[in-house]
Parts: sequence; structure tokens; C-alpha cells
Amino acid sequence: MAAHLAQRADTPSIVPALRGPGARGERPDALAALDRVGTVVTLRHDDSLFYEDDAAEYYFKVVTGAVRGCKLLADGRRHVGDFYLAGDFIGLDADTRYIFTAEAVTDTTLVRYQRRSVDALAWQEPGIGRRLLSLACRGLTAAQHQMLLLGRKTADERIASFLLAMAARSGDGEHIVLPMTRTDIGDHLGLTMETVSRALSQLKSAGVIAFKNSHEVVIRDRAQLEDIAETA
Amino acid sequence: MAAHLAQRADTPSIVPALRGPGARGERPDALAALDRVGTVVTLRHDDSLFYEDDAAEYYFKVVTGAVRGCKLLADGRRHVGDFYLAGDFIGLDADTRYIFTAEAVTDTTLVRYQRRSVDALAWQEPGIGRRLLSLACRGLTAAQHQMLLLGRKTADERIASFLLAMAARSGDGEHIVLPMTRTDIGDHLGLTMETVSRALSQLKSAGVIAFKNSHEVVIRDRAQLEDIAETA
DNA sequence: CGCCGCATTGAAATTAGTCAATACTCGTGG
DNA sequence: CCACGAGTATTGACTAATTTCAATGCGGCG
Repeated sequence: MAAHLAQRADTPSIVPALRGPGARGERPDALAALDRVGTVVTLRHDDSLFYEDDAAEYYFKVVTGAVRGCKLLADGRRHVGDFYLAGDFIGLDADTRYIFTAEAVTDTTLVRYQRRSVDALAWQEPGIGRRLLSLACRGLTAAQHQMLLLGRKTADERIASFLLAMAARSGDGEHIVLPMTRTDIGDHLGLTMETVSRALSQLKSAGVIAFKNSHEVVIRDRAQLEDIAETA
Repeated sequence: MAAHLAQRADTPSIVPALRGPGARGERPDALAALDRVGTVVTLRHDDSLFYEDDAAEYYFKVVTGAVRGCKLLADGRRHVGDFYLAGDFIGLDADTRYIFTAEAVTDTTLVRYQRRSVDALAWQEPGIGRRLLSLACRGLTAAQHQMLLLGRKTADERIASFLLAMAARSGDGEHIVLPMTRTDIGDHLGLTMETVSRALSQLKSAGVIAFKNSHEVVIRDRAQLEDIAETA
């Protein structure tokens, strides 16, 4: 089941991210123990990291590259729940089994942590548990936004919202990198590849965005983009 | 901001629910303290319990009735993220502010708990924190399913999935009560009231379901309903 | 009894999907 | 160095699904 995980010896740290704002009073020795459980994983374009319903043994953090989390219907229709970019955690939303399949959008490096170790630490250190809960809440907030988008927004509004979200996550808020294909974007937004392409072309014609190439976008008129996005 | 909350003195318990499967080792005295913070709240049809972006001071648990959690777009389009029925918790997904507006679908009674108290307890008792995290994960799993539904399923599939989900939550799995209006259902599934009505009528014609009245459904052919739902 | 809100049903309009052709990009090999 | 080919993106024409608009029906309550 769980995929071809190339590994190399390394000891990166999950701790700074989990400490974040709001955690306090952890015992340093316990944190040091966590540092030792991180292992580097590398994936090539389209490799799977894990599959839906696999036992959730690990948390992951993206170091470089991008991962998509997707679910499939029996007849092949696909939905991409979210994209995970550098710095994002994967698997925090899994209770005991992963709830989606994770695949590399591009060549990707991640760090893998034993859930067992993190959970054991959380048990001893309420601060860590609090932090995990807070991250889960953030995921729920994002999911609510996405449901509003999927349930009630038009194609143009979905694309505009997506571009703004990507701008907020990556880089300077004006230059956007879209490592995924148009099909990936469509499967994330509940649209077809063609509709994604058309909506992007239309935004270009309207002077709202410009393309450096098909995977690099520049926001030309953020006010209008926000207007189109209908960010409630 | 935060709504008209009719109250009466009472001391119901949040503890059994939070203890659930998987929590263990809480100190009884701390639990007793929690019991004292519960207050009964009653709402009438269409009353608001709280509004999106209100400071999240309370957790709620539905005792009787039903609540919808909804978000609005600037032009009035509405999305219902979820319905909360007897036994369900509301507000666990709020980090510091509520992420949707909660309104009573019918006359409803709830119990209200100070987040402050619950959070303080979670800090002392990792088991409670673990339990909260587990509930949040359950919410994320549900959200993923809903996103798949909204992004990739047809109207008929959405209705069938919804009926099965309601059947699983309420009662005996065969007799379903739908306290909400067709518009509420539509706003939950990303459809119009008319499309909801048509899809239900079609299921009735096909002999898959039957109506006792417009708010009470009986599943006649579960196998076919599951087939239509495309539950991956 | 009659009104009002909700539900159902029908017909027209619109959005996004499907099918299909063409173009672009990038890597490989002649 | 350029031609070729595979995969991806764009664009067009047509189709299908759902929405919108509109009329009618049903049920509870004053």
C-alpha cells in the first residue's frame, strides 16, 4: 500500500512549526526527542505518498515541491481536496486512517514524522495537543471556504478565489506559481480543465492577470480580482 | 452581535460525550467542575445562535431540534455547511471566532458550555484535548466528503448521498426526518430548491423512497439508493 | 374559509461540460 | 541545430445539466 518512500538520513525539526504562536511550557527534553524521529522523503512527479484508507502512521511536512490530496469516485471522477506547498503539514486531519490519497504534483521533498511519537508527546504536553487542535481548526475553516466556493460560486469566481488563495500562500502576493496542471486545478475547483483555461484566458484579456508562462501568473489588478472572487 | 439566548438554570453534562471512546484518566474533580458550566439555551424557528466572526466564547450541544451552520456571499447566495441534530456539538471547529452563522431550523434546545472552562480542562487533562482533536478530525473527514460531493457529484447523486447520511445519523436507518426546508437542503448540496424537489420526486417515482409527508421519508430500496449515491 | 409559506411541476434560459481541432513546450534524437 | 513527439494548454462548436422564471398545488393557522 503505502508508497515507494525514498529516504535519506537527516534530522529536521517539526518542533518550531508545532510550537508556533500559542504553545508554551513544553519540556525541552521532550522536544529534543521529537527531533530525532524526522526522516526525509523524496518523491518524483506523480508518485504517491500514501493512499486513502491507509493506516495513518506518519505526519508529513512539505519541504520543497507540491503535493495534491485527492479522492476518487468509482467511475474515475476525481476531486483534489487541497494542495500542500512548502511548509504545509499533511496528515494532521487523519484520525487513524488517511482520508485522501497524496500524490506529488512535482518532484517533492518532505519530512516524515511518526504519529506515534508526536501523539505521545501531545499526551504529555498539552501545549502540543493544543497546537495540533488549532491546526485542525484552521483546516476546518479552509474546508468551509472551499465548500462555499464549490457549492455557490461561478467558474470565474472560483478561479479568482483560487488565484488569491495561492497568492496569499506563496511568495509576494503578486507573483503566483501554479505548479499543478489545469486538470489538477479543475479537480480542485469542481470544474473541467477547459473551463479553467477559459476563465484564466478571460482574466488575462480583461487585464486582471498576466502570464509569464502557463504556470506563472502575475496579478495586474488585485482590486478587480478580489471583486470577481466575491470574497464574502 | 451574539444572539438572544433564552436561558434557564440547569446543569447538564458535556463530560460523557467528551469522554467517549479513547479518553481516559481524567480527574473526576475536574470533570465535576465542567458540569457546572453548562446552561440550557432555547431557540425558536429561524433564531440565530451566533454569527460568523463572533468571538467563539461557547461550545454548544444540541439536545432537541436542529441547527444549520451557514455562510453568506455578498449578493445573498447562501451555503449551509452542515446541519446539527440532537447530540451534535457546535463550535468545536472554531479556533477563536465562529466560522459560520448558526440558526435554528426548528424550535431547538441546546446546552451551552464556556470554551474557557473546557479549554482549561483540556490543558490539565490531555485525554480531553485528545478527544477534542478526534472530533475535529471527524469534522475534517466529513468536510472532505462534502467537498467531493459538491465538486464532482450530479444532483441525483447529491440527494441520494444526503438521504443516506441523514438516515445514518437519525433513527433507524430507514425512516428519515428532514426538519429543514428544500431550500436549506439545496443550500447544503449546492443546488436550487427546485432541483432538490425534482430529484426527490424522481427517487419517489423510481420506488427508491416514499414520503409520509414532505418532511418524512422512508427508504424503500437502500441498495439502489447507495448505488445512485456513488459512495466511492 | 382564506391566506401565506413551502413544495411541486413545467418551459425557457444559461452555465459549464463534452468533443474536437490546433498550438505550445520541452526533451530527445537524428 | 533542427525536427519530432508526447503531454499539456488553448480555443471553438455543440450538447447536456441545472438554474431561472412562472404557474399551480398543498397544508397549517388565524
